[in-house]
Amino acid sequence: MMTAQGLSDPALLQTFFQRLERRDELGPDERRAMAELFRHERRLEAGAEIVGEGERPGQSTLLLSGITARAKLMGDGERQITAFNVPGDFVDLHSFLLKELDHSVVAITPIEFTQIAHADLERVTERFPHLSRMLWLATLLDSAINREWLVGLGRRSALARAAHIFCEMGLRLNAVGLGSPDNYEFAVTQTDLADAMGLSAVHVNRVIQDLRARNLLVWQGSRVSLPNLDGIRELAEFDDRYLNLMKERR
Amino acid sequence: MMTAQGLSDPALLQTFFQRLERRDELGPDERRAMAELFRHERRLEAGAEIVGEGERPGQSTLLLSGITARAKLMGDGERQITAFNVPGDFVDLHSFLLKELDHSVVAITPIEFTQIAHADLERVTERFPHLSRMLWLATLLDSAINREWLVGLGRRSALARAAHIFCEMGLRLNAVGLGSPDNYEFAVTQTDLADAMGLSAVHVNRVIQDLRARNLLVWQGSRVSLPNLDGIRELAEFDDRYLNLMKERR
DNA sequence: CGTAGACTTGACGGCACTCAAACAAGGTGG
DNA sequence: CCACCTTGTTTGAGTGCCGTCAAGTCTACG
Repeated sequence: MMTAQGLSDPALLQTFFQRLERRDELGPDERRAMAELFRHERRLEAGAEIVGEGERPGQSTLLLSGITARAKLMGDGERQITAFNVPGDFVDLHSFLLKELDHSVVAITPIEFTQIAHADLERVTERFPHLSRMLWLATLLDSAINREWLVGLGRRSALARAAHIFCEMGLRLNAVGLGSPDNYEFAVTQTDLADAMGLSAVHVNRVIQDLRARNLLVWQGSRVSLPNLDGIRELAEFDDRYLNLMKERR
Repeated sequence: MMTAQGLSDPALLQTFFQRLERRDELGPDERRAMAELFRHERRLEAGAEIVGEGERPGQSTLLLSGITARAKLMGDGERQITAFNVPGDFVDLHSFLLKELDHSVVAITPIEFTQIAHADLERVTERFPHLSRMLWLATLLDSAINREWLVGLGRRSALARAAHIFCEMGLRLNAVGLGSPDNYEFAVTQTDLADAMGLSAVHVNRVIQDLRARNLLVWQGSRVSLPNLDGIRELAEFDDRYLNLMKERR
């Protein structure tokens, strides 16, 4: 009986299952097998490091609430964020097979998370081939986003790049039942955004103001809203197909 | 008996198995199961498109020789290359679970390749959990490289970015038995490189000349050699850990 | 020998950077 | 309850990396 070690409330996994089932149905046995393996939820304040670069975690971390980021540090102290994670995302599922993490994962906001041992994940892959493919899929969804960010960094102007991120986060949060595509919680600082967009904080600030002036963005406190969704998507050349929001047999 | 449909020579899969076994041992049964499923090899000339954006391929393509690239096109015709593939790489293994491709794959040089049906891959994942994890791993290796490119585009100067790519390709080719880290075949044009690095072709040319002037790069015809490997690595802040070249139990 | 594609060079312009300072807001302690 | 500090945002001035445009050169190949 896992009452003491497991999650206090299975409903905490809702975003996780929603993320997967948005792409393909899970069987009740698959859901149960997964749910049993998660440990008790834990919390961390904003700025805390969940896993450090070079570590070899023995478990993977599922984000339950808040926002985290994958970050790499340069020699001169500059930082590049390679991904934002939202609730329902595994922040380091790849460490299950990669073993050593090549980047750190930090809490951008206060977060809640739960973990699952790699040994347990291995057992899942031995017994549940379809569930195993769905976990694989979860990492593939991440890399599709990575590719899109690469395009943004390589070929989009700062303005379009910013617009693109706001479009993306709306859809990703909405896909796990948090907010709507044009209105959502996003408690990151402009400095965090700068590290994600490969820009200076100063320039991000100017770009944000430009988006505001064009009536494409309202962003006060931690609430983002996009008053003209078509407009901002056009500016960003945003095409949501890379997010793979269709249900398919996988 | 698969003689007619299968590969003419199993030795063609050497780079593929070498890529995987560099990271973990495969069993003879796993090797055999995989090898049987590949179709007869085919060729394509430089510039040809292997899979197009938006397609839903029913098979995945394994590169046997040559170089390919994953490319996304922007509205104005600009191109961003998000990855180079070398022999032994699956160029679109992710389409097995993602179903629809969000980018195209093009031959940069003349290539040979072979394919495996998604239905066969699914059977592999049902019967061979460890092999299945190794295929998953193959896609994770790709995304680790993606993350490193993101860092390059976001935070590295054009010079360091170029240096980094030359370091990376040497190690990747060497890892599948082609060339050495400081001397290898790399038949891409400066325009291709520009699309990969998010720069203009003109500026790439200037950066290449800069590397030459510093005695860090010799690149004539299709042969790259790096006369001062330590020097170019230092300039690039190159750390090979992201390539996951260690053998581990996975 | 002519042509196409790749590479190279120069002039000029702009997007985004750095440096520096001011402003806003929330939290803390005296 | 207010002074003070910290963190985040905003603004301005000056700079530089890299882009564009436009030629010109080199090489492979038919």
